Amino acid sequence: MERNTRQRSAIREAIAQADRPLLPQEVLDAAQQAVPGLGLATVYRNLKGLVEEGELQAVNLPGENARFELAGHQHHHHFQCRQCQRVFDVHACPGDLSRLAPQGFTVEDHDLTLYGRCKECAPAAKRARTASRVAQGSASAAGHRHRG
Amino acid sequence: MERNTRQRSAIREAIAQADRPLLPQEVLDAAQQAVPGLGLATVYRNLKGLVEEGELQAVNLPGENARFELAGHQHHHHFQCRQCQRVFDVHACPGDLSRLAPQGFTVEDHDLTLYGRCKECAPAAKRARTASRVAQGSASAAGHRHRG
DNA sequence: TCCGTAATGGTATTGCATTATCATTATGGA
DNA sequence: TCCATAATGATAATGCAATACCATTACGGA
Repeated sequence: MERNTRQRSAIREAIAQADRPLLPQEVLDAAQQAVPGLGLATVYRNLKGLVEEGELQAVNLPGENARFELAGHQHHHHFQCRQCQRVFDVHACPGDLSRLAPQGFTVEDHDLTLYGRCKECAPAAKRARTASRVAQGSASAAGHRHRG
Repeated sequence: MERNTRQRSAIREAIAQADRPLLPQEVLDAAQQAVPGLGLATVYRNLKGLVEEGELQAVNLPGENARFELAGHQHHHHFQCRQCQRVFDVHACPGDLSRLAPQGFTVEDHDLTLYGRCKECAPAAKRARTASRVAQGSASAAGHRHRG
């Protein structure tokens, strides 16, 4: 990857604009607004390249396919809405959790995922317009995933 | 699933004996000690059935295929060793984390995964015998996974 | 012990995310 | 503006976890 193509820019821009990690398909959908003919292969190709260059980073959540967000963020976590399946960044962190590990184990890092309802899908007496949101994402249960 | 077969018992026993969540392949390896001819299809079949019956529960970690452990455990978390890839239970919990979510978000639950070295793979001046441990598990990076 | 049928084992198949292929297009330095 | 070639787009191919199939085996009630 050495040339600045419209596609590459649209992909990078789509992720930069999003305020949350996006699935490859979501990146495609968003970037196609700027480049109608954009193909999925190009999205994967660029996501891979941008990650290798350190511009993007993959976000893996339990039972989910990788999503992508801008790299360089501080240590942070994620929130997944159980209704719309979208993932959001959580900039807070509970802090050092090494005390939770069993005796003799060395903790180097941790991943935290919060589950619930996002602002738009919030429960209870909310205005009905949020009900129209279309569920997206790729939920998977005892799933498999990985590779190709 | 209504009959108590040797295979089914061996599978259940393998998981009960393990002190950590096992991958289907690990369950196969362990249960074959008791039932040499055991096949992978039977493992998947029984894991699925036992989960539906509520005897087992699937454990999903970021970028990993589902592992299985006995159900009924209290709310708990997991630790994955970065050397041997094995996953262990962490019975402690940081507690209520709803305060970490963005304004307007409702937190219902959370998943926490600690990463580091397990007791056997612990770093530094450890006896060399631990070095002989064979890495296992199915690491996957920007992986995909899920269903079939 | 007999026997109907659930369960097994081997293997082919499915589903799917990701990648390779290749003809065509278009970036960007000369 | 020209052109070598990186990048794209469509689609076929991969890799792989999980399932479907189906002939054969073996629970477990009669």
